[in-house]
Amino acid sequence: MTFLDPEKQFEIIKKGTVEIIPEDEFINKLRQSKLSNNPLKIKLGCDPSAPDLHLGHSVVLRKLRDFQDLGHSVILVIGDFTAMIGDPSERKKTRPTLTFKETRSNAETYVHQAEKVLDTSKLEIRYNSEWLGKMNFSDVIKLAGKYTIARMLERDDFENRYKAQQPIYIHEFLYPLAQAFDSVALDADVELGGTDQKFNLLVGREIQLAYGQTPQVIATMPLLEGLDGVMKMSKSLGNYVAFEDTPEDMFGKLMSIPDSLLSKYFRLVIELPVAEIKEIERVLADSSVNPMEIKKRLGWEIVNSYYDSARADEAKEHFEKIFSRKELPEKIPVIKLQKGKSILLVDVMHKGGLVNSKSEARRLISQNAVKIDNKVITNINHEITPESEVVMKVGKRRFLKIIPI
RNA sequence: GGUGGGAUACCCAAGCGGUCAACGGGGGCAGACUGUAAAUCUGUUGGCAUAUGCCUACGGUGGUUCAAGUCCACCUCCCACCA
Repeated sequence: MTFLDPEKQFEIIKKGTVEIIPEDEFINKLRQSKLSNNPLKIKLGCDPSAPDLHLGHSVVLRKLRDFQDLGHSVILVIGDFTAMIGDPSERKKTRPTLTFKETRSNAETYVHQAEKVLDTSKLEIRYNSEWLGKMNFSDVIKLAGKYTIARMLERDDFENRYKAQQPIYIHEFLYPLAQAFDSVALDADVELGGTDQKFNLLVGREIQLAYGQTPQVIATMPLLEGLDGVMKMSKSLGNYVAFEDTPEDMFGKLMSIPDSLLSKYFRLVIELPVAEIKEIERVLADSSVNPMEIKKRLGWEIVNSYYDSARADEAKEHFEKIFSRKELPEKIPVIKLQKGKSILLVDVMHKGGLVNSKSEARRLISQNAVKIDNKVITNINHEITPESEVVMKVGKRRFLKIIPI
């Protein structure tokens, strides 16, 4: 493998990052790597408890892909050890601790999904139980002796929780140290993460130094706001676009992002030449152009990159059909009812899975949200007598086809 | 270890014995307007429903009372200050 000029590599990596700390050390590492013809070890930690990857993850994964394309070794560290302990920070949700088996299968799912962005043939996967699981208590004490409480409390999460009078458990202080120790175990040259990881990544530097290693360089990527446009994209907030979403969902979800986020999405989640992004931003600034067209372009590009152009075309067509022309989708869930037998509408909605309770169904009816064959139903005691196929629509995107049998 | 404060629906939060399925805000959902954008306005946000009706819910368990989120006891957990 011959490496590109260090300066060229630096430029490629730097693009899209928020920070590279410290930049001069990074250039030095790149130079040495080229001189000795040894790839750098690039580390990314990931949590095996939530294997549903989404566009938020893709920002960091894409950067990892850049490293791969430049010939460096990318190591994915699956945090199976920490996951087995179970993060108590959201104890209300009684997060179940994962078994060994679960962490492996979650990791597989993770890698399988990451394949859409990374070159998995060149990916090294390590589990941190491999080294963390072997540490004994004196090893842990030694590790804990390398960092102070005051520095730990500098971390935003902790500071906020402390101020908000939320509990912080001692072992949560050990989390950053455990992650830092991963870097020691791997002798990582670079660690990547979102900006929310900055603290942890920096701890890695100090701990490596304390264990006699050359500190890693850290690179942080911007956090991608979710569909609501404000909060970070995350599974728990439900504002995400998953790699595994159907093309239709992907497209639809992307159409619902606020305009203000368009430019960021173009920059972070698809690979377009800089010039093209600039052009898009110029058009966006022009108030005479409807941003919807640009948003459709975004949706198309993303579906194209996770599926293919045919699926992207279909997704776009699907969207225009249902929401622009307000037609019916091709695939509608079906409920079969006995022909000629009357049944309360609320019962049908409930049985058909459109609502969680009949009360919710009544609420929706009284809010004019329910249509049968495009006619609004206003009576909560409305009865249906199935004679021929009809289509029920609840709100904008819930459909149910009633078939008499 | 001591003293004091606290635990309420998805989140924050009011509640001071009956009028509490619980004020208000956020979020969600729906309607109007739209570009399934944003902003705005309106409604709604425990379940069952032939019901001025019943059931479930205010950290847990008991108790006082005709009546308890509200009072008492004990328990569990959290926070602050002092050690």
